[in-house]
Amino acid sequence: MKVRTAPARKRSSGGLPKRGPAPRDDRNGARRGDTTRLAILNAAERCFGEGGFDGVSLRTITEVAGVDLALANYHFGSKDNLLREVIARRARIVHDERIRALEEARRLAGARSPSVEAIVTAFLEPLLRRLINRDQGWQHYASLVSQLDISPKFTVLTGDVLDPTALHFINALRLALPKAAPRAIYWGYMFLLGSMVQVMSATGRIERLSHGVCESDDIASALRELVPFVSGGLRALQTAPR
Amino acid sequence: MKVRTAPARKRSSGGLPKRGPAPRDDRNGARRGDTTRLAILNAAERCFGEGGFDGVSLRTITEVAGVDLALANYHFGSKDNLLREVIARRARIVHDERIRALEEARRLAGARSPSVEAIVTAFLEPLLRRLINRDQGWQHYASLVSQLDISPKFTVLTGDVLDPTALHFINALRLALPKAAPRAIYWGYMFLLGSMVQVMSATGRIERLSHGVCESDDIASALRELVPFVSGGLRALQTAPR
DNA sequence: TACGGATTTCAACATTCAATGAAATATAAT
DNA sequence: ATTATATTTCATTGAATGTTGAAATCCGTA
Repeated sequence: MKVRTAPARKRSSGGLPKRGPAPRDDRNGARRGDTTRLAILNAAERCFGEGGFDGVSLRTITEVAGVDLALANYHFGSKDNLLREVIARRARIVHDERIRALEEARRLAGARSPSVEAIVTAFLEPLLRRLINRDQGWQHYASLVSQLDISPKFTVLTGDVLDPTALHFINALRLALPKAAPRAIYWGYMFLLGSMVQVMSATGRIERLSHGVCESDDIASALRELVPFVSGGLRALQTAPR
Repeated sequence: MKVRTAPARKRSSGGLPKRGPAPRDDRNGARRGDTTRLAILNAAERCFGEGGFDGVSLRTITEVAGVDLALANYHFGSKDNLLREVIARRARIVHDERIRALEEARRLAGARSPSVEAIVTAFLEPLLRRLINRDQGWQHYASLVSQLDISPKFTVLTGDVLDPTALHFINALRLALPKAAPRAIYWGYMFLLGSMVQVMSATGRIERLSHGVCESDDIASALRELVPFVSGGLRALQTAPR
């Protein structure tokens, strides 16, 4: 009589015998539990984005997803891992598209360096375009990433996601701003990140401040201000500090 | 025989009969529980700053403070209220000092408007100066405020704290940048906030990105880049968008 | 149709959580 | 010293947390 408890799942590495779906061999075969997986992923994205990682329980998430509580651990192993997969799903897409946009900007610029505006736009557009289109999944993702980006606890996680992209754009900015010190470029990139995060984490504060002149979810309008702001700010770094 | 359970504490408003220290009538009389209160306040500040509000329990906080668990609720009523008091304690100081710095900038400028740099500096310095001095309490406070600023859950709380200050500086910026549209000013202020938050939430990412060229806790260096960046960005808003 | 693995369900586990009640102690005023 | 109040301690509440067995169900395949 077999024990039947551990279907030989091989987790990411060093796997202790745990349960969970078998590893995915071919990349297009849809499986039975995939709709469940997706439902949990989407619910987690929404809940994490609204309440933060620690502010939301797996019970709430699976309830929103309309599935049994135990399925979260079956499909994702742990709450931490669920967060990782929520992030990874969209981070890949943004990263690829940013790199492609940067290459396209380089192509258009020919032999010279792309303008600061072009570089900044290549960085901002891939994500913000989704928010302009009011894609709810992306909105929750943006809110979540913003929160993780600020929390010291999650530096490792967000670093793995954001840092590879960062280096490409920092190099591009270095070429576009030859007179700026390296230190200035690094901090400038952080400021770019911070300004973007402020746009993405639609907390509704700007409505109160502006008495309705601006709206948190009018990302298109925000982007029209954000690109010149960041570009002008980066250019100012060339001359200002001794 | 009296019941002795409710020492007639009047809570902030509509008070149900709860326990807790009596209201403070005169403003200089130190009381017995004040050292406990302070210990909890400081421990909460540190823990919230490192782990986030939902990521830290009252147990951890009181343990760090070296006091009994029940004292947290005795002195602060609830975890939410503890957070509010942690914020309020330092927020008042920063607000007052920012307003004073702005008035000083106005005085120095005479009849004309202060420069954008002066306004931005008046906003940034009061808080960042404490971080430059490596004041640990302020460091934790800054990290905490940064996280709350991004979380949709805490918009009301951070709004009450930050918005009054904001309006003063938005008005000042409007005068300093007469050609900028109001919409641009409001967004510009948000970008200023975002860039500052990125400096305050020392997640250590910039070390990794720059391979040690920049350091998260070298706030003085960051400030030297931040002021020209934000000022240049704000100025760019005057001309750029149609 | 029967087998076997993948998925789902159900019921718990052991902790941990914020909050409170009531008794004990400390402190100041009388 | 006595009384009243402020503070601290201790024990416990009921609910919520992430995680895990073990059985039940589903479904493609032999």
